[in-house]
Amino acid sequence: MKLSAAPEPVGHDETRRQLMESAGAVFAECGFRDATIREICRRAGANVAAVNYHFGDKENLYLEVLRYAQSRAFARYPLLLDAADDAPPKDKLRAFVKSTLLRVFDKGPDSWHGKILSREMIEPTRALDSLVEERMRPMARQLGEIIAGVLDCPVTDERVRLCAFSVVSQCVFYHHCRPVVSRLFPDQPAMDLAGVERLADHITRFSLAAMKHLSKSKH
Amino acid sequence: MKLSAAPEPVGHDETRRQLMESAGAVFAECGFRDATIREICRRAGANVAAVNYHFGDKENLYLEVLRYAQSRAFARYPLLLDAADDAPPKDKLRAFVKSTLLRVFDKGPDSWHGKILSREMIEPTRALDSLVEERMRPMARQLGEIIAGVLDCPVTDERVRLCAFSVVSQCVFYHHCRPVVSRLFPDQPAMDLAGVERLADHITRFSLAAMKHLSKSKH
DNA sequence: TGACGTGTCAAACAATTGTTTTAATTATTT
DNA sequence: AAATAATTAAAACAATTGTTTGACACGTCA
Repeated sequence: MKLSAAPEPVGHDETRRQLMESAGAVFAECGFRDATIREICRRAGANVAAVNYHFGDKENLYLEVLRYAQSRAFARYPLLLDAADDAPPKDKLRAFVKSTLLRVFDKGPDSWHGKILSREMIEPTRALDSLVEERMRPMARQLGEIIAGVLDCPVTDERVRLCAFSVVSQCVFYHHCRPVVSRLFPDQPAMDLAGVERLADHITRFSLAAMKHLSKSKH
Repeated sequence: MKLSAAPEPVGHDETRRQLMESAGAVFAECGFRDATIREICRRAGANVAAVNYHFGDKENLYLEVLRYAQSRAFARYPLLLDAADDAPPKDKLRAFVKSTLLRVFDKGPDSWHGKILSREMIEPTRALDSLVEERMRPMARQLGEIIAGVLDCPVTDERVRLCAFSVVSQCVFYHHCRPVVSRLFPDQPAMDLAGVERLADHITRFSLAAMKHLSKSKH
C-alpha cells in the first residue's frame, strides 16, 4: 500500500504528531482496513511499533485522527463563517452553504478529512457516534433555525427537516459522488475557491427559490 | 473443449449463481477488502476454491457481481418507470426521482446493490468506468432533457447541469448519509414504499419550485 | 469399459497483517 | 554522575488472507 510521500526522521514527542498526520493521509487514501501500520510509520519516519506504543492499537489511532481532523476543519471553517448573528436568513444560508463546501473541498495538507468522513458513511465506526453529537447535531440545529427563518415557521415543522436535507445534500453531493461526476464530465476543472463560490451561489439560489415557494403553499 | 451444439449448460452452474448472490451480500456488508472468500463460499455452501475456479480471482468476482447488480436494479426500476414518453416534464421528473429512490432504497434479497455502489464512490475500481458509461450517462442525459424541458432552455445551458446535480443529490443523500441521518433522528422509521412516495413528492416539489424561479430569472 | 472433462473438496502455500517482545538508546530526575 | 523513566529499534509472533495443489467423484462419449 505504498503510494507516495517521503519519510522524515524527527525527534522525541514529535513522533506522535507525525503519526497522526501520516495516518490521516493513509486512512484517507486506503480506508481503515487497507491502511497498514507499516505504511503509516514509514511516512512518519517511525518504527513499526510506534503506533502501538503511542496509541495502543490501530483503531484507537483512527479514532484520534478522525476527531482531530474534524475539530481542525471546523476551527478553520466555522459554521457560519463571518456572518453576523443578526444577519437575514438568506445571508446566513449562503454562509452555511459556503462553509460546508469549503470544509468538504478543502485542499492542502489536511484534505483527507473529507475523505475519511465519507468512509464513515459507508462503514461507520464507533467514532461516528461522538462525531454526530459534537459536530453534526449543532450543524443540523443551526441549519434548522436558518430554514425556519426562511420558511417563516417553527423549527419543528416537518418541512424544515426535509428542506435542511435538501440543502445539505447538494453541498455534499459533489464530494461524495466525485468519482462519477469526474467521469461524466472529465473536462470539469477541479473545485477551487471560485468554483466553490459559484456552486454556493447556485445551491443558495436554488434552495431559496424552492423554499420561498414552499412557504407560500400550504402553511 | 465444448463445441457441442448445446447453448451453454445452464443446469450445472448453480454454484456460480449462489456465489454471486452471497458475494453481493458480503461485499455490501464488508466492502471489497474486508469481504473474505471464505465467508462468501460458506454462505454459498461451496468450497473455498470455488471462487477461484469459477471466477478466476476475487476481483473478477467483484466486477461480475457489481455489473449484475446494476443491470438487475435497472431492469426492475427503469429510468422513468411507467411514465409516458410524451408526458409533461413535471411528471417525468417525478418518475425519475421516484425510480432513483426506489433503486437506492430497494430492500429484499438484492438490497446490496446500493451499498456496493456507494463503496465505489469512495473506492472506485475498474468496474466504475464501464458502469458510468452504461448506466450513469444515459441517466444524466435523460435527466438533462427533462430539466431542459422544465427550464425551457437548451440542454447545453449550464443551469441544466447544475440543476440536474441538485436533483440527483437529494435522491442519493438519504442513502449515502444514512449513518448520520439515522443517528441524528433515531426515531425516524425505515424507508418503505410510502416513505419513498413522500420523499419523492418533496424532492420533486422542491426542485420544480426552484427551477420555475430559475427559468424566469435572467438568462 | 475406459478415457476424459468438469466440478468439488480438504489441505497446504505464500504473503501480509496487527501486535508483542526484548534489548538498545535517549531523556529526565536524583 | 548515577539511576530511573521514556522512547525507539529490530525481530519474531500469531492470525488471517487469497490462491494453488492434487486427489476424488460424477457424468459423457468413444
